[in-house]
Amino acid sequence: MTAWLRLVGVVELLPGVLDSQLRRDAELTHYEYYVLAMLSEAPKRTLRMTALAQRTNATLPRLSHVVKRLEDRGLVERFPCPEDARATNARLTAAGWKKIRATAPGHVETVRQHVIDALTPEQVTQLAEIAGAILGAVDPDGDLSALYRR
Amino acid sequence: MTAWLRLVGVVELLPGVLDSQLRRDAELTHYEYYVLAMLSEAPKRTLRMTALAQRTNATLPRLSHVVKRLEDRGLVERFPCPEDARATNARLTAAGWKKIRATAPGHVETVRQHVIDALTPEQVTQLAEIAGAILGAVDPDGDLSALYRR
DNA sequence: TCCTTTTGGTTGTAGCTTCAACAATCACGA
DNA sequence: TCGTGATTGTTGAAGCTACAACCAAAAGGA
Repeated sequence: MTAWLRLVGVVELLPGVLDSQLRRDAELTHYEYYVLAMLSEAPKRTLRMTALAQRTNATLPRLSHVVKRLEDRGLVERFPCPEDARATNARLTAAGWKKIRATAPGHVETVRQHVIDALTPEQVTQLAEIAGAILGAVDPDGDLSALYRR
Repeated sequence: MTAWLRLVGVVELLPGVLDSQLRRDAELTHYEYYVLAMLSEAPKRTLRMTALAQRTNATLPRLSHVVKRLEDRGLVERFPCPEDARATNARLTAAGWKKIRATAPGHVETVRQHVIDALTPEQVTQLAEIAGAILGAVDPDGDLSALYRR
């Protein structure tokens, strides 16, 4: 019971803390940051929308709206996938790359401050196991199928 | 890094899972359920808005809107606090009590299924410690002061 | 007493997410 | 070849949250 109530607290509070820092320092929400970060680590800084949605744990409609806004801001660009005419690729622009490079240090520091440094090294290891187990129960196939299983 | 990415995954995915089940079975969001649950455990099933906001890890504007909607649905009622004319009390109605009683078993089952049963007893204990430590770093005074410290 | 600050709460608006509906392409079998 | 169903992605509307502005009452000081 204690564990559950505290986990709920973390789930409610953490997004707000992350969003605040990023909005203040970079005009980004945490999810937008996450999208840019995943793109920046992908080959050619390009990913198909579906793949990007999976890696960011989001639904496709959500991602579609977010990418459109990022595109309007010049941080990302979209173009049709050559192999599959249905698919769309999202690619980080030079401005987007600059943005994530400039933003990452401050964000990492925030995460360290509010999460990692609050835990012992053993607890960090335990957290990885625990969060992994919960993810396995919430999203067994790792493809967000859980979101559509209502 | 692994721990952090997985925690982010949980934070993104868990709310959706909880909301889905509650919306499907009870026409409630998880936060609305939480408000009803906290009231149901309070003396006289009554709490001042500020206290209720703290216990549900929410800002006052958010709570105010939610309580208004719950009041429109007849699950909660508001009345001015006798001791402090500024304050408002929120009280669970009979219908609200019925609602939470009817909804709790299914919700608990969902939580068990997606979280508790996915972990070993030791991990549940570890989770309580870890989540407690993160909460301490995110909201040191336990009064949501962090939310306003931007 | 009077004025200022703090606390408690509400409201309106903007912005993001969810949901349902839709369009287009691909895959597969008759 | 044709049609059916499954993928891929976008869009518009509805709903919830965050933020800022606001009001009223209490607290504290001069």
